[in-house]
Amino acid sequence: MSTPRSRARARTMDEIVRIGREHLAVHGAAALSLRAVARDLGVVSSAVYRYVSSRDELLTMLVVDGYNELGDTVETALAAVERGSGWERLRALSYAVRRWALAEPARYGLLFGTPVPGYQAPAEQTTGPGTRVIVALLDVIEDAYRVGELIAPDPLPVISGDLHADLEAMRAESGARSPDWVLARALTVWTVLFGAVSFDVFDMYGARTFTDRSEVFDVHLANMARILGLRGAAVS
Amino acid sequence: MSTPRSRARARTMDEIVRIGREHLAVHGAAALSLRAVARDLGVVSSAVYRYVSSRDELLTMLVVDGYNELGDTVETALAAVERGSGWERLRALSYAVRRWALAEPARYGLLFGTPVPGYQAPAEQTTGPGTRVIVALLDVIEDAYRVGELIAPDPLPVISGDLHADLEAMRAESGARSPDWVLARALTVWTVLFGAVSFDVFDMYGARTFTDRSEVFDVHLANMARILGLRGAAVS
DNA sequence: TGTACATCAGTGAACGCGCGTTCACTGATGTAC
DNA sequence: TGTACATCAGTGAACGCGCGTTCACTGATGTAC
Repeated sequence: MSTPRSRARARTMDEIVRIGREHLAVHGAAALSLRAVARDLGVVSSAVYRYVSSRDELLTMLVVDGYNELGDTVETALAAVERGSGWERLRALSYAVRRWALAEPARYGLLFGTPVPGYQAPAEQTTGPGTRVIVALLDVIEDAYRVGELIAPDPLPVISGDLHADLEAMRAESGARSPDWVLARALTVWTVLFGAVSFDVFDMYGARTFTDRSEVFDVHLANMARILGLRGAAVS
Repeated sequence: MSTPRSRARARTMDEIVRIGREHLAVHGAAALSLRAVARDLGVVSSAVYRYVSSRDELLTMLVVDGYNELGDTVETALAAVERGSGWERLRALSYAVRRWALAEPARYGLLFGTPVPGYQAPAEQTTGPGTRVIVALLDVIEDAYRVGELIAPDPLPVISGDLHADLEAMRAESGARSPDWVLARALTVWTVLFGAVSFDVFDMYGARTFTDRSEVFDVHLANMARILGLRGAAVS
């Protein structure tokens, strides 16, 4: 039931997350402080404890918030190329991740950078939202495999014991159906995607090595397609 | 000239770096504090200022120290397979990076993770040591190209304006000689290497998704070879 | 519809903590004559 | 070789800062009869 009080509470909750996001963006995750959030909220520091039970809980909220925003962004981008080729969908997904990360470097860092010292994200709350991108990526790759866009290696590589079992478990959990060689390639594509975005966001190329970093990203994209053996992609 | 005093000074300097390394490993870069280092050194906090002019200077020393240790590790590993094939050398280099990173996760994070808030590494001191790994990697790939181990794409991909100029500049600085398509592939290989290591060190696969992560790394390695078009590598 | 009580948001003071950095100082080590 | 002075390592107190969290409280809002 919605009373004025409960509506005010919901609004304040949102405010806290919004302010938290801003502080993250400006000062980084390690410097996120409840006192600073309280200041910006225009309230005494202890009042925040009516809404959030500790600094770690706020961090968790921000982690979930970040994963979900990234997940939404990626899913929206994919919806816009729903009937596109595997290459087009891979491209749309990858650029969506990159765009979000460059627009929100600190939040990207919270999700995919060095762990925040002394903070461990609680798996129950973050696992779901945290896997949305990889689930979407797997989906794109599986579809490409299903419609015959992936050129199989000859001979088929043998994936041995432990890893084979792990991939089997992944299939059981995610509903994936493609053979080991496809999933193995997907693993590396996933790594290239987040590796490339991290290089860009964390400025790991020297500051002035590349004039136009989206050209570099295009190179990575073309190479992702080569890893997959994806037909109809740019040459590289 | 070496007096007892100057020798004591050098020893204390080393101690400070050693203690700094330890604190980095245990508490992370953001939590590195001169007071804590002083405590472990068995000295009052202000005394550290005889050796180090600020917290940032200590961070810089640790960054340089880290790059150099990683560089040494990689070069030693490469020296052991000096006459090996491109594949063997790529493998040796990659595993050397991974081994060091897993043994020194916090130092790896300092070098390749989220930037430390409020700290900017001074380019003059860190650029040299910071490029040793990529220089070594380029060296391996260039040699492979030179001896004909790389299968060229057909048709050769066109690398346009800005990026072509950037690669030209890279060649001028590093003495590299291979064509654009080789350097473009090297870029992605570099990304896979550090992406894969970061995934592993920062625990970005779910905690229990993979039983044996070195098998996952082998998959990435095989795919690096596929990106390069490297003959004589494992199939993937 | 009005009253009595319960719930809850926000206050303000306090706790104990650790941090970076400065400063005037003591006493030991090094150097020039 | 011995003395006088300069250099330097380390001390201890202090500065001002921000942090997370607790607690007893006031006063407004919500609810049950």
